[in-house]
Amino acid sequence: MSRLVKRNSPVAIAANDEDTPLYRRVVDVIRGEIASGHFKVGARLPTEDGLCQRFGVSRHTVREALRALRAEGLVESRQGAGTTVLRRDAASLYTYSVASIEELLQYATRVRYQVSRSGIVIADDRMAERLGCQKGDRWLRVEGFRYADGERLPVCWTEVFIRAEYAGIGMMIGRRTGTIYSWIEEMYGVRVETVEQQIRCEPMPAVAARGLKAKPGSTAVGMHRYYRLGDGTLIEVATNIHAADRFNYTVKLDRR
Amino acid sequence: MSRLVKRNSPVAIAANDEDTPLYRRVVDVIRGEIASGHFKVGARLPTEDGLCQRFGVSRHTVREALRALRAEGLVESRQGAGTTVLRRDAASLYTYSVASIEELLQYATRVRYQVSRSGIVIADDRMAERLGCQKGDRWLRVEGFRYADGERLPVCWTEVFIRAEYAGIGMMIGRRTGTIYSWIEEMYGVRVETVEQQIRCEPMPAVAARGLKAKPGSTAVGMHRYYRLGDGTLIEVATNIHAADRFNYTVKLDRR
DNA sequence: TGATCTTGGTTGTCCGGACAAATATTTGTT
DNA sequence: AACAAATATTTGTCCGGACAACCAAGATCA
Repeated sequence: MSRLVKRNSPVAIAANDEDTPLYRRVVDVIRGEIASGHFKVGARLPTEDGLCQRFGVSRHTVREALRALRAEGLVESRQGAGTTVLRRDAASLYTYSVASIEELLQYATRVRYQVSRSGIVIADDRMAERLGCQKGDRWLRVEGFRYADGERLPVCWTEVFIRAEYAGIGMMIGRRTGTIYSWIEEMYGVRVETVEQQIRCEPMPAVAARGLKAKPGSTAVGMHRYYRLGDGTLIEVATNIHAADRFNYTVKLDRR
Repeated sequence: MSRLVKRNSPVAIAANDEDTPLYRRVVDVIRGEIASGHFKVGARLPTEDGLCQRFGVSRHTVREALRALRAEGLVESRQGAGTTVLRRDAASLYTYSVASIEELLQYATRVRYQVSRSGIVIADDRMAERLGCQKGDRWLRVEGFRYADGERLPVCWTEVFIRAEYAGIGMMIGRRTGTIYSWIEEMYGVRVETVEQQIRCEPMPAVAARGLKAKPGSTAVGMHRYYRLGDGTLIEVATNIHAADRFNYTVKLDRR
């Protein structure tokens, strides 16, 4: 039996035991076949039982593999109906995805913030206008790049302003994963009530251009977020500048 | 034996069979105990074996529950070392919500759609790949520009594909206000279950460039939306191309 | 004391099986 | 041909067991 199974498999699983777990290898094979077009977008994957026979593994292993593929947003399973291919390529780490909690968490945990400069600044006219604050207000300014796990190029250049009252979280940046505003909430016992997010195109700033390997002044994508407390006071403003060719923002909406 | 187990459990699992799966109920109990401070942040959760005995379930069920808690970012497991509590509640991380789909997808109510071309097309290879459908499937394709109220320049160039079964709404486009997907829902009695939206940069297509007063091939912003029914079938794909210098996407998130 | 080794405990991987729940398909009926 | 019922298919849940990989802490040795 096992002989037949091996023979039928279009792509046999690497028998030479690497250290990678079985289900991982199954993931890699299926992912490759989706990418190559062997399993087309919209088409149905073989059933779990079919995959078991093909790879000669237990159903648990196949399900573990499918779970991983689902978490990547590549496929979707529905009880009774099977598993269908959603995308051809996994969203790379350059994509900012809100498609699912898992993907969002993946982004939040696998992206690191590397600070290149930080310090207290005092708002001048231009900045007061931009942040909607009084001239003379003091803010902690943190500048740096965000790096995805294995990637060579940074995901984006980042400039964050944090109202000086909450500057105590400054030392956490770059050392912990997670979001800045949640640290502020934790440390100071406040609650961010609204977040406003803007996405628009703007010229690539010189400071960002070097690291992002982009031409200064070329069109870049800016993502701006404004964090406010319940009384409307702005406590954090974050600006992310992305290289235009590596920007991808995905939102998936489930109506229920 | 089972009697002892039940007795030892600080919070017994609801025996009155709800429809919720076992592992879900385990998740709810543990999440509640983390939130209440019974398991403090930084402390170690009981071992999987311990949880098995306490809840009287198999290790598989416990692991499924822990996996869910990990996905929520509440706990973290390390092989050989156990599971520790990371946060007191995940609420602070991800529970921001948009007011409505309309806002998230930025449907402006006062925007006029001026159709410049429309007709049934048959999917070739490239299109089947893009829409994730069978080669030969028939779609209604509508192309045109969107104009804001009094503005001279169009907001964006738009290309919409609608599965031919629902092409009956074709004549409404440009004549009525509202959204295409809601017309389909109304007219055919179906329900759009998921909407996926992608924003990325791409070269300005020649057809769009003229009307948008932009250079062909210059970087433009593409907004792609995929509308799916509950069973996963794609029924509408909309592409909006914006001139980079006039694009602005704003979302306001409120905490519930 | 300090470093290495051993040992026990804990999570990760993998197998087998069984039934439930949801969906798809076929069959039967009108 | 159209609708309803029965059947088959497929994923979800849950159980049992076994071993591997990893970690922490105690034991041993220099």
